Amino acid sequence: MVELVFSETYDLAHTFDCGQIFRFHSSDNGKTYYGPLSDRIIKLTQIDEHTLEISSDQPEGLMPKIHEFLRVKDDYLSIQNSVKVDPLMEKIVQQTNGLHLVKQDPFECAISYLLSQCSNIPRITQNLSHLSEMFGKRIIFDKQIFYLFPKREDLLPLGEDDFREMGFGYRAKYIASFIHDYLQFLRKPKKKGEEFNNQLQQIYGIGQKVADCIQLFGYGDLTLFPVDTWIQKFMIKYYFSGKKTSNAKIRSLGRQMFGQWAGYAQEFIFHYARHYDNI
DNA sequence: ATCCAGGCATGCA
DNA sequence: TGCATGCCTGGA
Repeated sequence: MVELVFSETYDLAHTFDCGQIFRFHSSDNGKTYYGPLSDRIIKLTQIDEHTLEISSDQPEGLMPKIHEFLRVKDDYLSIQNSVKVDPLMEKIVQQTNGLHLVKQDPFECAISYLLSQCSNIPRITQNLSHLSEMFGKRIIFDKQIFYLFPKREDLLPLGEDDFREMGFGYRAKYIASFIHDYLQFLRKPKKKGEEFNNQLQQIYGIGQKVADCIQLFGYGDLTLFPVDTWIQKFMIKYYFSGKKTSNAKIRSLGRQMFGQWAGYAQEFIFHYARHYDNI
């Protein structure tokens, strides 16, 4: 059991219910969250505005993983200040205060966002839980049953038909292909920036939006500004005078407006647009 | 009963 | 470069 104290506000519920990550759940209305972190289950409890209590079924070597996962080294207060580029963004930063990004596992993140297209959060969560329950390692923690996310090797024998039976729909072919090609993808020299983004988009089923999400949430490139329908509606309403605009132009403006912290800005806006703005 | 989701691939101008 | 269409499936 360890306490982690932040100088800024850390809001567990905002962070884990904002839709960036799908397999963390609260059983007590947002005070405590359980979920998988690579090889273990972690429990996060909100003690006060600045403090989390953290435990795990496997406490050895936990804190370095937690620091990376919760992005503790990000200077949250200056990020907030930096994305307050106008009165609207000031309001949004205030409304979403305490919402942090997390650094996800790339493999799980890629599968999550491949599944996300033309779907919704409950269904994506259901698909991922189903996959984990069938092929992930089972862990008992706090007298509850949890499942880690399956490793690539565990999923390798499966084909498109298996994933269709799990309810993945037309995304089944993307998942099957991704799992099969994953090693080859990783073997390529790791690139950065737009080059890496283009490399992600070479993968069957990954276009601009999903590539941006994987690069942002799975690889921690905070300069990305993924444009989904919520961001699209918001940006057109407030920054393009209501005029129909291509996602490429919206993405480009978002990255220009928010620079190295565009990923944070995107998540603040996404949360605000879904919960507070009538668009 | 249609209709459409937190897109993508494909085909076409 | 931009636009149209089909894709699985479950919930409104």
